[in-house]
Amino acid sequence: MTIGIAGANLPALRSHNDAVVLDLMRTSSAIDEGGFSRVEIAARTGLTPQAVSKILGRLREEGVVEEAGRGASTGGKPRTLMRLVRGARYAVGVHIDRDELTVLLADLADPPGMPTVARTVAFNLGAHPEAALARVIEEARATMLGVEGLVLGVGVACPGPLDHKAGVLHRVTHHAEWDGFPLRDVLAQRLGLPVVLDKDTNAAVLAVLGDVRSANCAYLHLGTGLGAGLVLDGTLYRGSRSGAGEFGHQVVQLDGPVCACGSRGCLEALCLAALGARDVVGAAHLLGIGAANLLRLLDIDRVVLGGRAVLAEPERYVREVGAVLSERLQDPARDTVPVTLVPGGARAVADGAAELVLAPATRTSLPGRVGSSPPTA
Amino acid sequence: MTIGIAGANLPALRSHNDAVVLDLMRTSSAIDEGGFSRVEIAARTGLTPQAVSKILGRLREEGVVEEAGRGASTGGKPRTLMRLVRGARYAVGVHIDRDELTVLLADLADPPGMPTVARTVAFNLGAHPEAALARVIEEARATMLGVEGLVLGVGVACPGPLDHKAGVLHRVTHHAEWDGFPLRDVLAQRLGLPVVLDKDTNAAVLAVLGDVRSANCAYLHLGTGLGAGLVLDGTLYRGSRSGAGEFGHQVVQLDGPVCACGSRGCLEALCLAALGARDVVGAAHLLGIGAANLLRLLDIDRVVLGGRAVLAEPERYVREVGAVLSERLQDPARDTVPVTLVPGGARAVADGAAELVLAPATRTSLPGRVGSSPPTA
DNA sequence: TGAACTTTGGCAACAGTGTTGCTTAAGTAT
DNA sequence: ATACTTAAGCAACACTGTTGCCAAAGTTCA
Repeated sequence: MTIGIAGANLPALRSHNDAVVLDLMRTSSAIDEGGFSRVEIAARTGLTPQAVSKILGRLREEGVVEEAGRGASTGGKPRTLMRLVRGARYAVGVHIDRDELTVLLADLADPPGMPTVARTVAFNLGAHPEAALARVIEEARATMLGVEGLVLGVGVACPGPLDHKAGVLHRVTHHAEWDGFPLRDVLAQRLGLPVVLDKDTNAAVLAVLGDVRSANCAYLHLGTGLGAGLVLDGTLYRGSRSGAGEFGHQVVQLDGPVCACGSRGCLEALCLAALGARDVVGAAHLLGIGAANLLRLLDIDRVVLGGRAVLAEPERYVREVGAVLSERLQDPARDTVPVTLVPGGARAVADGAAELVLAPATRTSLPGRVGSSPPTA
Repeated sequence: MTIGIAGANLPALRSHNDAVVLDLMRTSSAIDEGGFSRVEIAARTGLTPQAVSKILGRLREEGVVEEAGRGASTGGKPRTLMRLVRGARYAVGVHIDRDELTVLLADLADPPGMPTVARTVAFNLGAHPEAALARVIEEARATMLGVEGLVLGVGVACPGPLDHKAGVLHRVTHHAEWDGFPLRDVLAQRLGLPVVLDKDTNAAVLAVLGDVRSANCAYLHLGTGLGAGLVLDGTLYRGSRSGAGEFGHQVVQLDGPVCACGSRGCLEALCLAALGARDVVGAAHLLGIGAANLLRLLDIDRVVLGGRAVLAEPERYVREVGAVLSERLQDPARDTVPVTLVPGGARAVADGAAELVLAPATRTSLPGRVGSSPPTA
């Protein structure tokens, strides 16, 4: 049993460095057009050029990277450029929503959130688990058609609450059989692939993170509810019981109306009430106040908005939230925190679901902990 | 320039594993009374027993660990126990407050927060920097007397705001010369030792973390102001500009009184108003509501209270905050979040300041967790 | 009492990592 | 042409944790 911080060995060191190089190539833009040179990779990772050569040699043998011509000379021999091979490795992203199912295939060679074929079909999460499950598996299999052997895993994003570590759903719907349903392991077994399960807001913030690298970033989702996905110190933050991100149930009005959660004056309740009165500006203003609270507490450097309510009138929300933040957080030393829309709109969650698989593979994690592996790997 | 996640090499691997073992021995309690066996360390770190032998051999040569007898047999040869050597390495913890200066010497062999000689003297942070600085140096030198060569570094905790990365103070006091003062580098040069600078609340939460290992922990400080120190995923969270922890300026009453920060109805303003009216229960209740907001957002598993106001009536605060949390966060799946007092009381910040030095030394730092499976088919 | 078993932990050989020193390749500058 | 500069690979290397083996030091049981 490994408790606390784990020791590392040579294979771990190698995987880590491989992942560091892959991550750089996938999420950063190269200086030279068309690819990364060994010299550039070395400078940006702290690895020696020779080490980079060896790592790229390994990755080339695996078919993940390839040569991509030469760069301009900087006074001597021009650099040999390398790039990720398209079609070498994939991940499947699945967004299970209450009334929709979106499935897409993401190429490891593409930067996160790259346009791909995404298929959205009607869906009923309230249905019997077995029927819904069959639907998910059918769509996932169809998406993987022809590249089955190259798929690293399947990322699944659902409305919460759920348990990321155990891969189990909690009260997603009123259907009793869904409560405690081991969705991750069941899917892993039936698909024969590693599966990662997470909340939709967490997936969305990963999609954002791929778009713009930011160490501390919050995704605020205003739809049927109000939730958040948090990236802190460059990593998705889930909290002790996968429960982080309950942004909507912060009290902002001590004597406000009683909320279903038991508190009074929850931000979500006030926001939804404003929306019910078609007061978009009011809702956006409230969202801004909640965002200000969050920024004060966590010193975030980027806020991203999404969710059906936001996407219905995106400019208004961005403007109003930005206004509240710059009014309330004026600090000469502190740059204004940019407020943007979630890239890819409604598809962001499925993009991020694929990132649940790709980001650990190119960043860091423990062997076999990337999700639940199917029996006999 | 190393951007993003850094690559690692063999020396990094070694110091990581050394640190993993030191951290375990310093912060965990051993199964066998009196020390840690190689077998136990191996099991808890994931390292092989032979690797642990080599690591302990290195640490023994450096004089940091020593043999400590044998444990009971578990059916065969009894285990040889090892322990940290007292008096081998130290760190100095400095707590600079507005009217007090506390300095102590922490032994690497002691668990964090262990009673040590701590010296508290009157101090005036509002004075001229040079005079204050001389006072700090004088006290630090006196504390290190006789063990100078064994001190790993000096941790300095101040009231915020400040810049941890740059080691620079910001507006700690009205004295203009303090603003932007490079306290860390000046102290490092004059003392000839590495210096780490951080906010007092951050130091306090480190002291807590040493006492009880908790992955996600919040320290709430109610004194002249209201702030928080956050440990998230086992690491001190500072935010993008060392600004995280502004817990007091969350809006909890949209139409509340205007606060100096520009918002209305800040928790801090309401709390201090309650205290001004000698309404301790009211202040504690408000603190509880703020804590509930924080727990909802971050899914923390431990709340620790401190600060002069809390320490004046500790039981009341613990009881009232605990009551609010269990009332508002009742969730059958979620255990009750324990609310406790900061260990060591007023000395906690100085203890934590020493931890600013010791924790990185024993918890370094292969970037992120290591060992992912690279995308091999 | 003694033989068999179990567990610990060191030694030696090993596999595999990134590093270093040097050589070769392929440009630019003079 | 010639000299210089930069890139990238090869070979030897230093050092990591791993593996196989064995001695030491207990317990268990006939």
